Amino acid sequence: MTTSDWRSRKKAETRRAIQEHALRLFDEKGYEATTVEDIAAAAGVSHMTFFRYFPRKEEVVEYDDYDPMITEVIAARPPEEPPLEALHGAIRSAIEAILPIDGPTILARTRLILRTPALRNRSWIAQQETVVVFATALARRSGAATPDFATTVQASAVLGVMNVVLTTWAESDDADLLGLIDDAFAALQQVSFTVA
Amino acid sequence: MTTSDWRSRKKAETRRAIQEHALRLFDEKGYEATTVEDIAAAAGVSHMTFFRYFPRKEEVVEYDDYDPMITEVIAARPPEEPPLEALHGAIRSAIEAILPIDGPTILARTRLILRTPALRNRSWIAQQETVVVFATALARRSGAATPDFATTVQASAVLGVMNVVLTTWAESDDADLLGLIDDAFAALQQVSFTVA
Amino acid sequence: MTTSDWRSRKKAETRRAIQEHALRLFDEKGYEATTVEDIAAAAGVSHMTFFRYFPRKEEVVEYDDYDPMITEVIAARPPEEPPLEALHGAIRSAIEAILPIDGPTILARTRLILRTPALRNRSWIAQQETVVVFATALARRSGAATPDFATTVQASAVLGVMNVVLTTWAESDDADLLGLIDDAFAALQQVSFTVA
Amino acid sequence: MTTSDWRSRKKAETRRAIQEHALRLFDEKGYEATTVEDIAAAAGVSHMTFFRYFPRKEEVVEYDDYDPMITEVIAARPPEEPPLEALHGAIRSAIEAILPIDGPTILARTRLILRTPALRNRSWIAQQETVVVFATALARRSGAATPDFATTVQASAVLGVMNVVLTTWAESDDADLLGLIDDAFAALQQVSFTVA
DNA sequence: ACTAGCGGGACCTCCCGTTCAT
DNA sequence: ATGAACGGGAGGTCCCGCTAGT
Repeated sequence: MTTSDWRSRKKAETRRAIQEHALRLFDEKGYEATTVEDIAAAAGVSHMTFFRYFPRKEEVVEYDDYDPMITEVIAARPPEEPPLEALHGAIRSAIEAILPIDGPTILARTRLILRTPALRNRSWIAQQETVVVFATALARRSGAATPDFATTVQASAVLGVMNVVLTTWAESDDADLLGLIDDAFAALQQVSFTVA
Repeated sequence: MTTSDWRSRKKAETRRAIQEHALRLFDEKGYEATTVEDIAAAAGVSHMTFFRYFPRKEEVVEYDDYDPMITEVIAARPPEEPPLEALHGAIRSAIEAILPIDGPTILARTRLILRTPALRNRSWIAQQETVVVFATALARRSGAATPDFATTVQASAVLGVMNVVLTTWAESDDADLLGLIDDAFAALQQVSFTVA
Repeated sequence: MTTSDWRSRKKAETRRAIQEHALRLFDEKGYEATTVEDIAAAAGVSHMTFFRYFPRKEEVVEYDDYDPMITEVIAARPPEEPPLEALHGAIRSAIEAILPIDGPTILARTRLILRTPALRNRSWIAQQETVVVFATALARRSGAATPDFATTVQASAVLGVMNVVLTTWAESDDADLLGLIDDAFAALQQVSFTVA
Repeated sequence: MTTSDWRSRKKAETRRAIQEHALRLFDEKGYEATTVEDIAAAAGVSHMTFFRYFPRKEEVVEYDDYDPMITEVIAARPPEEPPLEALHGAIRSAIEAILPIDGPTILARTRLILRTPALRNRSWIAQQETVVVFATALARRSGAATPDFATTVQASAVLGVMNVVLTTWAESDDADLLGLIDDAFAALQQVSFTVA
């Protein structure tokens, strides 16, 4: 039991160390100019260990472990809430919880992704995976095991919204992320009514 | 002048030949498994020539530029329509116009892109560009020169929706694209109200 | 003693489990595409344990040792038979005895070996060893303790013949192995006379 | 025309240089202990060039270009000769022609292969290819386009014989290769008659 | 303008061994 | 005795650019 704990803590630390050094180096020298060997050396491990944790170089940027949390938070929303409100609320609480700790990291990462063509690829994939996560969580809330077309459409729309939110946030110097989220969801709500 | 003509015709042909062989090979063996050398050999040129026409391997997969057309169609929607309806209508008409001619090509290409990680990169870029196009068109409709945050959010949400539509269409065997579009926009409209 | 028994039974089981999973995976994905890690995982052990049982990856593919039996059968042939006839008869009886029981296994394994470059290595070694076995048996039949050059040449030629026989058999769908053997030995006999 | 000549001569030289350095290094430090990088450096090329010429490290040992020659020599044998005699004569002339020039290289190579497990693998493959070459040449001699079962059997038997010849030659200090060939073919001829 | 050949340098994988903990 | 994590180090492949020839 303690073994497990100890081991997984150690692993999480190694993973984190690699990721941190990677992001720092990417920031300093650029993504393409930073080799896996550089990162491994900086993190004090071998390239083998790097690839054990991140099978492809790009994954070191993309990786986070927010999915289970967000799933939980969405599932916890009252079932009578309409999907938009549920997702809004869930994203809001999740970000609120994450921001104080991981805020700078996320900001740096978002900027890096926006700056680096090779990473936007994976970003898209990650986004598609998040669509599934969101849609599944929504489906669960209403008792279904797997998401249907409508649910997936809604989840994808919200991800589209969040895209703009994060991009805007990353490109500005001191925007208020929570405020942007609220504004964005308001804009989405208005899409069927007022003339933009 | 005639020389010039002859030259540029020759060039266009080479370009086309390379591109055709490339797409065929991507389709047969997958994008990553197809080397630049393979393509060049198939097209009967050296890899150098390949690079002359397409500076990077990814660029051989081109994305048809329907943007100007879409812009026009969006701008042509009656100004009192809410944005969602305008985009829905515009996309609908555009697709209706394109489908009979380019349908199979688009289907094939969409499938290839979905299957091929490396291509989704550019797809993402294209998508971000399309967000700007949509947002700008929406802004114009209401007299603004450049899109604001809310407009961009809405455009991005709609692109998210279209993502799901195209994916579903490409993955199914004989789905009705226009029907999917209508369903998807209906689902988006419902996002603020009903429980999924 | 009982402890010892239990231990060795356990060990034999582990060994068997590793070997079975290895062969299954080789068959499914090919030898090179199957990593030691894959096999170990499938057998529910670590790769360390794998290496404890099979010091090198190749050794997991074992070649059943029919050698003593063949030796006996060759020795049992009447001494006045010329070598070719003796080997033919011996191989024939041996195969006849083995086929009903091990036939499918041998067929599967032969196909695997033919399909799998890395395995042909050991196949070759086995073959060289079999040459020695054949040659020694032939030598014994004529009273010599060790084979001479001529005997070795003859044994090797016969093995070359058997190579083609097994290959042809493994590549066909329902060839008659005994018939192929007879045909092959007939062809060898004709080599000095008729024009192919 | 001269271009072609010049280029292919250059290529042949590079290939030869790589192969020579490889064999020398293998001899000095052993096959496994010699890296591709070592060889490339010794030959004054990059590892890329090495792999362009020899897709796998092992192939640098195996490669020779005797096949076309041997094909020709076999085809040139009088058609009324029985296959064994034809192959015997052809191999004899071929070796006679090659020996004074490439003798030491072949000897070194054969010894290396016998000494090095990883190489015996490829050797088997090469042998199977040579079987096809021999069989095809035999078939041509009698007017057939592709070899049949009997022809293949005969070719494979002869290769089995040559195996023993080369092994014996390589393991002895000063054996007479041509004499061994004659003895071996005599032994093969006797296989159906006398008691070994 | 086009080609053949070659190289730099990175990515990623694998084998097999080691170390430390159980 | 067994397992998890890690590393050394090589193999093999690719992209893309450069040079020298035609």
